[in-house]
Amino acid sequence: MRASDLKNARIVDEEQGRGMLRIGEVSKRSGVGIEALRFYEKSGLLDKPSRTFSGYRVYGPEILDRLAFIKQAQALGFSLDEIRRIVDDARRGESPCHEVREIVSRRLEELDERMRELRRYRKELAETLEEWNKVGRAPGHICGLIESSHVEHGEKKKKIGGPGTRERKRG
Amino acid sequence: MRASDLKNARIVDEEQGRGMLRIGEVSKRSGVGIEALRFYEKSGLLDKPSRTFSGYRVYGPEILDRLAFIKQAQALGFSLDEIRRIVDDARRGESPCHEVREIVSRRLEELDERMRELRRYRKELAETLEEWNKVGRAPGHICGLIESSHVEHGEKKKKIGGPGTRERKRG
DNA sequence: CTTGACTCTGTAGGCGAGTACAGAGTTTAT
DNA sequence: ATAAACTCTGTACTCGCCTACAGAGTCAAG
Repeated sequence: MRASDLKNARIVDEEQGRGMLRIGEVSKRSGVGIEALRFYEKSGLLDKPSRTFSGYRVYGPEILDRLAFIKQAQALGFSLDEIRRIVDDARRGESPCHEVREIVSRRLEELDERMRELRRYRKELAETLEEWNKVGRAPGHICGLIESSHVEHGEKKKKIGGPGTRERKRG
Repeated sequence: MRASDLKNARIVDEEQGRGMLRIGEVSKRSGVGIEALRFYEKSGLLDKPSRTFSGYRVYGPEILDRLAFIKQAQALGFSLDEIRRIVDDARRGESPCHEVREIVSRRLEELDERMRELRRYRKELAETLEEWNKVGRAPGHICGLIESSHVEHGEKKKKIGGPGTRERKRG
């Protein structure tokens, strides 16, 4: 983007004015990568910021609150898509909390199911390991340890989000 | 692949002989999709099967055991890559159980950590929801429900596999 | 002989949440 | 004046585990 291309964008060039930040600074202060910031903007999670005459993004300090909100919601297990819906509601003046409540209660149920699964799984794994320690090696032709386990396979499982499900490089 | 291309592949055409199966039949009996079977083969998880003169894959009945093994291992939380390493060991005549044991104990530790996280998370989520039910709506400018939560954000988290982490279409 | 079911190869797509360039223009410091 | 650091756009790539498709060849039944 060149200065001459800017026709309808709100143009601001008062970086020195009232705590206006460029993208690198926002990234440093928020801990969200530059590319991620642009990605968030593209996916409608962040408002389009104003620009300098030369096309650089310029953010007001409130962006940091918004990003903190996003990270908080992520930490609570919301997907970016869900967060976008919430933010959209808020932009339209509707309280998003109805939506939030639904998502949260749904996630609670999923979470309980997931934890039940994990407990079963952990038990199975530990028992199998212990059994194998006692018996020596079981007579299976690849690995008795696995072959003798009784975990059911072949069920349809649902993916359930939550903290720790994602991998984050920055933070 | 055409019949004329077959030079070094073991060629067998006795489908009627001793329970030889073509890929569709294997898929039906094992519950593993055809495309997945070819994918497994390409990634070295399955031996290259013999072929008919016209190039069709022909499997012996032991493929079903192998696939059951793979599904079992998946259900125990092993990645295809880990399973491949195990199967490779077995092919080289080494007992893979050492490797398996290592993977399993590592996964147990990860699992415990993951469950601790989930418990914290669940507690936080439930408390936040309940609090919000009592208070009505908190005075946050997007959603007090999220803003008032105390889940820490911005930590690096590790992805930990396990049953339910994957999504499977066929069973 | 033709229809339909099956199989082959190779390539592309899809999820989620970004990351990593390339190639150009801009700002800041020396 | 020039180099370093920053930013822009757009596109492609990552990871794991497949799924989908195109276009061609094969096989069994009617």
